[in-house]
Amino acid sequence: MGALDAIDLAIMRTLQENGRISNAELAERVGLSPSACSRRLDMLEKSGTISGYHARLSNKALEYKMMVIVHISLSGQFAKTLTEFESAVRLCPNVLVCYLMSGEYDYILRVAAKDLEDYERIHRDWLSALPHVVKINSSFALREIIDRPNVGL
Amino acid sequence: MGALDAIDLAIMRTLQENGRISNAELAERVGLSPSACSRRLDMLEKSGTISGYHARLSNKALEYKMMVIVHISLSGQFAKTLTEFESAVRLCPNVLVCYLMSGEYDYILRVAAKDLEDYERIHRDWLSALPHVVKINSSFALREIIDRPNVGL
DNA sequence: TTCGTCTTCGCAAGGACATTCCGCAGATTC
DNA sequence: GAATCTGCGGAATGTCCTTGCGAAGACGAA
Repeated sequence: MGALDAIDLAIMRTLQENGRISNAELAERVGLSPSACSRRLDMLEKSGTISGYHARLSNKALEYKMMVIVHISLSGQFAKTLTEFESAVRLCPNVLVCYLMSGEYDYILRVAAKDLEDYERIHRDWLSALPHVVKINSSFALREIIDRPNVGL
Repeated sequence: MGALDAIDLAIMRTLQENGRISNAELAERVGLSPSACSRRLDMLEKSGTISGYHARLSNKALEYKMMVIVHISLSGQFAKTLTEFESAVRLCPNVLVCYLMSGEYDYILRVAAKDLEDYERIHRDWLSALPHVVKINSSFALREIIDRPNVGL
């Protein structure tokens, strides 16, 4: 797989910002003919450098107005404990992000809820039911300052 | 703005998974003629229900392998203090997410870095330079379990 | 019921677009 | 210098997107 040159990066940057423009417009923006642009895009997709395209839905429109950051501690760091916890957390549709962390807590989660009542349900039915959990700490987001899908190139 | 019916949700779900399929294929998947589908999609975009489309770039290809969760405390919660901090943090391209939080810390950030050296640079040049900060706590993600853009519909 | 209105559908047309083939030009190798 | 390789632009063809138009169903008022 060849290295990415400046035009490849321009294509990636453009599609990261506006993932549904036509190939013709993309070609014009990066200074290439449509045919050449189409070939490069095809290469970027097939090589996995661009792994997909996703519509960003307004959480407001979906009525997910509440974002909760959840810190979780487990009863141990054994491989089996971690695996069982991770398999369970993957099933909860409201968990947008989950990372195994260094530091005070074992996992950090980002959970979307419609309102406080909805979060109470998620906490009761999903989070409390996760295996090996010994401590759950929920912090509520008061305001969103930034929410980017990728690093600004 | 009218309510979203089942077909609107199907359009949103489909484009969330595959944001660059043609309108013709989208129409077929949701069981509509291309023209009707195009009109509905236009409405969803103009109303802000679909707020954009983004290519998902392989972090491996971009070499952003490190994800850091940063907790930040400010010297006060005055409106001016918050505004100045937020204006500054918006300028840092490595900050993917920033929320004003309830609880122990004032802000929580998700920062992408290429490696530890890169994070050291970000910490020195950006995070430490943010105004009114009195405490920065960095936690490193050891492994990504979940990273969804939206709630699973 | 019957009429008018509103919404949203499908169909058709023409203009734009995506993709593929082909030839060319510059770089690299032998 | 010839062969090879790579990546470009132009042309062609089949497909797609968009807009205008008429029709069908839902709904309320006379």
